[in-house]
Amino acid sequence: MKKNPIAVAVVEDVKGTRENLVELLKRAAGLNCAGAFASGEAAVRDLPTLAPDVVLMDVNLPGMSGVQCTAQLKARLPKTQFLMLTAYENSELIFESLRAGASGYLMKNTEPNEILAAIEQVHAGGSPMSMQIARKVVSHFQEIKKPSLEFEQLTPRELEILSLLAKGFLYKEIADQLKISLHTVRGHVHLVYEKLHVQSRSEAIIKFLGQK
Amino acid sequence: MKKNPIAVAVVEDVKGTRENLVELLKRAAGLNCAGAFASGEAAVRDLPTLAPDVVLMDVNLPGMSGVQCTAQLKARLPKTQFLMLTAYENSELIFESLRAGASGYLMKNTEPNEILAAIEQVHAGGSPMSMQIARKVVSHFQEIKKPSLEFEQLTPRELEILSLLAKGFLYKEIADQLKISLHTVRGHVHLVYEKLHVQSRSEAIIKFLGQK
DNA sequence: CTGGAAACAGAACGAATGTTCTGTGGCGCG
DNA sequence: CGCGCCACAGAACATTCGTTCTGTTTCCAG
Repeated sequence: MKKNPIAVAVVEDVKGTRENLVELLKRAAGLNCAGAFASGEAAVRDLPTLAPDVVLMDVNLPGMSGVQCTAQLKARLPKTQFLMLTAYENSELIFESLRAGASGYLMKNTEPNEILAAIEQVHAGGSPMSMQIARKVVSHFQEIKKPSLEFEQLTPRELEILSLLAKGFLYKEIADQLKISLHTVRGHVHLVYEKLHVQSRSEAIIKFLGQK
Repeated sequence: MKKNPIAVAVVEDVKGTRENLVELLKRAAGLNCAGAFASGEAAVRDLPTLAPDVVLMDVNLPGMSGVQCTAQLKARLPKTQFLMLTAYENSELIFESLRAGASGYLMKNTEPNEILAAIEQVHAGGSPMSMQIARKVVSHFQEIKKPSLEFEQLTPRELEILSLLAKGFLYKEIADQLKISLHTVRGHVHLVYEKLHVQSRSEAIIKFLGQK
């Protein structure tokens, strides 16, 4: 695929694990171990000069977390791909890592061969994830809408007004746009509040934006 | 892995493609082709009685789209896993499919072997995705925060108050929680509005929730 | 045709919000 | 030290919201 070997760096605090990874990288064809770091702080300081193609980053580092470390490094090395390694499948950490700029996420019990395959994949523009991780990521999209029961109670007009509220318009502006009176807007809004079981515009907007 | 064969159904309008898939399933060990449908309408009508373990669903169906079809079927068959197949990598369709309840997403040019592997994986609780698809899904998390420039202007206290506003609290409630006076809350909120360039609580909440 | 839902409208009132002032005290920095 | 930033506080005032009433009209289903 790639004529030049892929330069890979490792950030992992546990000595044994780190050395195993380095060994794995050295043995592999097409890869080149550019460096290894025992802490996020050390990586932030010295990794940028290496400018590796791929970084294997432990999520749970003492001191600066792997997530913070990734965020800082990604800002300076936008072309470098970050592949997170973790022992636990904590959803929050997964999403924070991805937000921080990681492109892949593997469990630490992944087979060595698969780790190598994942490095190639992430370098080729993919996003390798362990099975459980991928499912969590995908599920994130589905969770976004369960209690739409309350919204189904709303009439089309009420929904229309709610969506205008959720764009930040004042009652007066809504009345003008829909060519109805301020009183009518108030009436609709009041019914919306009842149906959504809220008692302020803020809560209604939050509910509306949350499930949509 | 699995003693019972995995029951798989296919929804695909193009005859040739559909027959190829069925052939592939029939040849495979550990799988069982439960049925094939040429349209979303037919699948919605007759697929539930089969209650397959996995459904291969074409995204681009004429008439009822694969996304709509998935949404309806998933509601009735929550334990069935849906694996989308598509010729094009359209981001919107990917996200809509996942929201509709799909658990995997493959390009149609995927190798037959990999399609079989994906079926097993989705049945085992994973979320197989083609490389390009996975990257799009992951990128979705990163796009969510660009214009946080305005938020960086906020002091910690202002951010704290904004986040309480975004939970729907009244000024009075915020004042009580933070043990400060109503006047102070007003003061902070006013500064927040200036820094975010908004002039109402609604707009501030919308901005805050939008980029976060 | 009778009843109910939905959209519309007006009034009146208190509560919450947004604006514009002024002023205090603490804290870091040149 | 003086300056600016932050957090805090009070006051006065206009605006916007939210609630509770009472109505009209239309349209649809029983």
